[in-house]
Amino acid sequence: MNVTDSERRRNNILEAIVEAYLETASPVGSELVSRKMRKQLSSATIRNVMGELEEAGLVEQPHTSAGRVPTDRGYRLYVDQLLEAVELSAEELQQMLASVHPNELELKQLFQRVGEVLAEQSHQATVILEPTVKHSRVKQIELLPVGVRKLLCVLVGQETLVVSHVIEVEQPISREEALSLAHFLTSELTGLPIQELLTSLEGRLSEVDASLADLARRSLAILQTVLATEPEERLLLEGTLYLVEQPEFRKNPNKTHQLLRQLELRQALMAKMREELGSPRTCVRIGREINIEGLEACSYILAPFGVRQAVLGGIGVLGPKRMDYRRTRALVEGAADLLSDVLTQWELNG
Amino acid sequence: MNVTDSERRRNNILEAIVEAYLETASPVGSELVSRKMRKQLSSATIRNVMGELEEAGLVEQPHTSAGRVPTDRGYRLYVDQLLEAVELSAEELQQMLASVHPNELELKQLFQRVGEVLAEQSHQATVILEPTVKHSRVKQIELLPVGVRKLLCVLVGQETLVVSHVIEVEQPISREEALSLAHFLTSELTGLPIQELLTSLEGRLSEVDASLADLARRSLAILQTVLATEPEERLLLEGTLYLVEQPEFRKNPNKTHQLLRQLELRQALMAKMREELGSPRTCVRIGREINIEGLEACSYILAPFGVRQAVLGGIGVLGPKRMDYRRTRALVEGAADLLSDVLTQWELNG
DNA sequence: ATTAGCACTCTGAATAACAGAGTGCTAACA
DNA sequence: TGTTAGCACTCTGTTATTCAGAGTGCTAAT
Repeated sequence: MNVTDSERRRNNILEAIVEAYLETASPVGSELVSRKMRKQLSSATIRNVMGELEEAGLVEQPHTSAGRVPTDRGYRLYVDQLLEAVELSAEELQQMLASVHPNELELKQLFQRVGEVLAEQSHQATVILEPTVKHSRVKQIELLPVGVRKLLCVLVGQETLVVSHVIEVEQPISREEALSLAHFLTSELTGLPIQELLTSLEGRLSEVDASLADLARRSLAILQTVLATEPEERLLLEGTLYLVEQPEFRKNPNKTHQLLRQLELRQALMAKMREELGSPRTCVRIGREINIEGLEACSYILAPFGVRQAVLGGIGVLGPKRMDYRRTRALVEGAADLLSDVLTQWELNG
Repeated sequence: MNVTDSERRRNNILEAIVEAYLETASPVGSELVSRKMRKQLSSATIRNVMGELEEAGLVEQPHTSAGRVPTDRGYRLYVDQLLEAVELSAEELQQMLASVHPNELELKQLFQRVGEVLAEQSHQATVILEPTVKHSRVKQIELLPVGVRKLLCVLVGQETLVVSHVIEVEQPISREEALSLAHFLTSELTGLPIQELLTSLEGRLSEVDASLADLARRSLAILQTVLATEPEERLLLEGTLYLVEQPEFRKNPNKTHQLLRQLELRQALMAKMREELGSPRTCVRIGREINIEGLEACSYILAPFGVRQAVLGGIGVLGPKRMDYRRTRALVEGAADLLSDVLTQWELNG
């Protein structure tokens, strides 16, 4: 038996172990694997190979004389090398599509609905990294007085993402004044990356006519407030309940609490995921790879969505390490495609 | 010993039982109560009275020969008759105030911050029923094109609550057209209750000049979409984690899941709470009184906030029945007052 | 009316016994 | 040399048993 053959066999057995474990959630023994492989090999042989797998750090035993459980590295190999891509079933696709009524939907509600459906289909938690206007470029800026000293500020990005905030200004401001400030801002800043607006505007302050100096100063103050009000990033979470109900958490309140704490804080998870979106591919992170305390027992699958080349946000599923990677990945990618389509449509209409 | 005396004694003992139970979370025995009352009465006497209390349905035993636990009716009597009002300590008030930076704050963020602080102070979950523009009257309506067929619709209520939504319209619309539609809507509808806008506008359609009929029709369509997009009501939730970590849930995953399910659905809780806000007083609901499956082990304290006479929303704490009602009530009312103040200020500036 | 004393009850923790599942090793086999 | 049957061994999770502790209700004394 040559090297490749023996390697292939090891992989088959690892695959069987992983898949059995995904189903049963309890350590899998040699007998079960043997049956799963239609007795091509006896349980004794399987045991030998399992020893090798353990040696290689791909599986482990919770204790002597228990079955094997895949390690993070085991899952990793399974995902990278043993998992062929599958398409979403027609029915699942249908379900997903049914969740969208694009014409009467606020973008945020769209995300929420798709998130809910994805959570329900996968029976796991959904995370959505919302597109934020801060990663976009200025297309339009509007200012509307909605009270003596209150100003509604609207910032439209190039993908027609819109945010609006009500802020308080020091001086009462008239409709006309507001209009001219907005005009000034729009004409000065169109096309610039929103994250760098403040520095851009400050740079221009010096070049500007003396007659406009006051205008510029006031605009700057307003913009500053708006950008401070708008959060850097937003993470939507749906279906945490599914996650908590998984057997790995049912019995272990401490684990559950740690998990919930992380989900409530969000910060760490958000940063991590934004980072992942740097690459425009679906990514899978398993257990410790996530490198967040409290999520050791979890994996996530995250896919970016956007318009044309630009990645605007990401949608993913957070579940127990013991998740159905094949199906979940298909679901996540389906959802991401759906969102990309809607956003593209949205932009065309904008 | 006359009737009043014996009644007073019973109440004292009930109070001692409740307070001991709040501290220890385990059934309280006669000996402990006797000690709590500085041995004014022996444990044997306490036992007799406890028998009466049980007879009266105010306390119960988890099993023969365990201590007593207050029933819902026991808590109710305790809250209604034995609980004097207390003020917030200076320090707590300070903490609360520190959570607010009113000048640079979006209203929603304000609620969130106050909610977080309240959750942290009380070590329980906070619920906030957000003010919704739907319960207000029209002050101003604005329409701004933010794309060929996209319209930003701004609805300002009398308390200067603002909502804005982006909707898609069938026909491309110019800035001037949008302006005139908005003008038309504002002039027609100012002062009307927003919830009844559609009927009002429909009523007026008939009275309007033929020359304006098209204007009116288009406005109506837009308004319809906006009102459909804006949700009836919103419930903010903070600090569920605190709640889940309480001893009554720690050991009981099923209870925990039921609880989390209710909190995820929100619907039932929201309806119930909106109902409570009919009366402009702080309200306390205990266990079964809430009448929502999954919240039997919880109580909530809810206080309305608003501007002048008008109740705009409510803030409350949801915790285990075994909560410190005295302190929690003070905290909740403190938070509600704080919000009322900020909103009043907000309105004055608007 | 109150209380000391006591027999009784129930829980929760600790311990032991045990079936079940799975392993690693050895020796036989193809 | 790779595979397999067989077996002794190990570890877990469950069930049964015991036992101390806490608390009660009742009775009789104060």
